[in-house]
Amino acid sequence: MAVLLDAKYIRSNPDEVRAALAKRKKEVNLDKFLALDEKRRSILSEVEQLKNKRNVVSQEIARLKKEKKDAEALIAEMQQVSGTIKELDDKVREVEAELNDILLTIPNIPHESVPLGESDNDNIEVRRWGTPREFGFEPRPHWDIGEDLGILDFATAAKVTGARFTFYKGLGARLERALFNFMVDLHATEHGYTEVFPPYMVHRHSMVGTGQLPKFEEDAFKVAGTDYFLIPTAEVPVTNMYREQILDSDQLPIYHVAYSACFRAEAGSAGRDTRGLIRQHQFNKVELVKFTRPEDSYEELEKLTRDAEDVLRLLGLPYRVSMLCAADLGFSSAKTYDLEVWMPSYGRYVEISSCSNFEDFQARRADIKYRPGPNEKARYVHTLNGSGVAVGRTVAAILENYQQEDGSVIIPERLRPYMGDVERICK
RNA sequence: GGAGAGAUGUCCGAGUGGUUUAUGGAGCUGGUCUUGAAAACCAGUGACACCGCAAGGUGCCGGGGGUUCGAAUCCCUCUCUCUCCGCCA
Repeated sequence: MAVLLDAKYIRSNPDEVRAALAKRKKEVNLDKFLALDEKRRSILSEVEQLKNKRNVVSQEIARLKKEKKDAEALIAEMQQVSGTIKELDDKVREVEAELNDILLTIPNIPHESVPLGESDNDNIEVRRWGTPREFGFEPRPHWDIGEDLGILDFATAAKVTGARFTFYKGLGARLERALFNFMVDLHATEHGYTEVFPPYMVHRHSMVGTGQLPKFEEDAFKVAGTDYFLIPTAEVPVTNMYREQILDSDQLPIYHVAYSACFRAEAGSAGRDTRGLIRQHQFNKVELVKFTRPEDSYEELEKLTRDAEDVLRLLGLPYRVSMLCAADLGFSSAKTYDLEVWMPSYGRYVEISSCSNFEDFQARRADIKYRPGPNEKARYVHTLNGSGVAVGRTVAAILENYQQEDGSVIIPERLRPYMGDVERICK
């Protein structure tokens, strides 16, 4: 593979890149990069001259041989040249590998509309929908509600597997299944997304393509004895569907919706959200993925975010949308809106979806292009994705927001057709 | 898991060591014809990446390595696809 990322851009706009990365509060050794880049080009031009010579003289040798003339002197000389070429080629390879290592650790450049900031405290609330309900009693956390109703069983999952796993039982399992069916149907039939059902394991290249590797290997589950990783999100297989492809302009935009289980090691999250459904090693998610022309991608991000919000609106769950500041932005993203649902037991909004425009960052790494018009040069597409939405957290939000004083939970109306018309989960 | 066959540019498909600087189609662009379109015919174009201000140069025939003065072509290796056998939800 070894697709060189946009070395040219960094070379010609080093200050701009430096400034953009500073926004993220990330250290990147650009000077080393620029020096290596310089070195690469100088060796390259040297070796290319030698190769030119080799090509020319080889023709000459062929001609001499045809005429039955002596070519021994030229052949001897070319043996030397070939040796040198081999050495220089090795050196170029070495330098390129180093360059690539650096490039793969450089995060995306934040979009100009993204605010500066130091932490998630500096994210900007864009809008809110719905009003958190007034409870006439002390609202309980979803894990208590779920366990009391016999629909969530954390203890048994801990016995069978370990911490951060859950058994859903009875109407709990039904609720989970109803939710992802509802979400996929909504996006596929009302928002124009084509449904896909992806593999749950991908190889290393795909993880590099969407930016999970090489920087975040400890966050992923690796399948022993293989080079496969359990997907942390359907974004990985779905975005990589079009890797190393040149799409026709009229294929764009491409919209996909995918339900999948997601697997995350949650390294570094020890002690955070240890109870309940909020942070699990395995959870279900419905993911929206778009491939668009560069000039359309920001408009498409707004639409994608609205599509995700629709899920929460139709379920009657109060939420807010916030724009992440540069310091809180994910590695691959140029701009991200988080959807946060109201969680009564937390007394605050909790992330339930993250909608991002990656611009051409993933497209470069995965080599996804399109041809703007006949005989035009292929360009990188822009990729976007967002959760539409995280299913486990939606279950948590429904249990908490729709809980009743007697411990039962009312099912949102829109969901009832998927629940066999069950209106309420009782003991 | 075993045996065999394959992988060539946007697509289809030739090419088994030296004028292949990769045949030929399709496609695309322009034209002729037509009220317009299609079809047909004529001409043009001919993938992609890198270096270079440019002229130009280099690389690339699934990935990686090797042999050779010279590799799409020979050798090794990996991946994937197809056919048959075995196993299997």
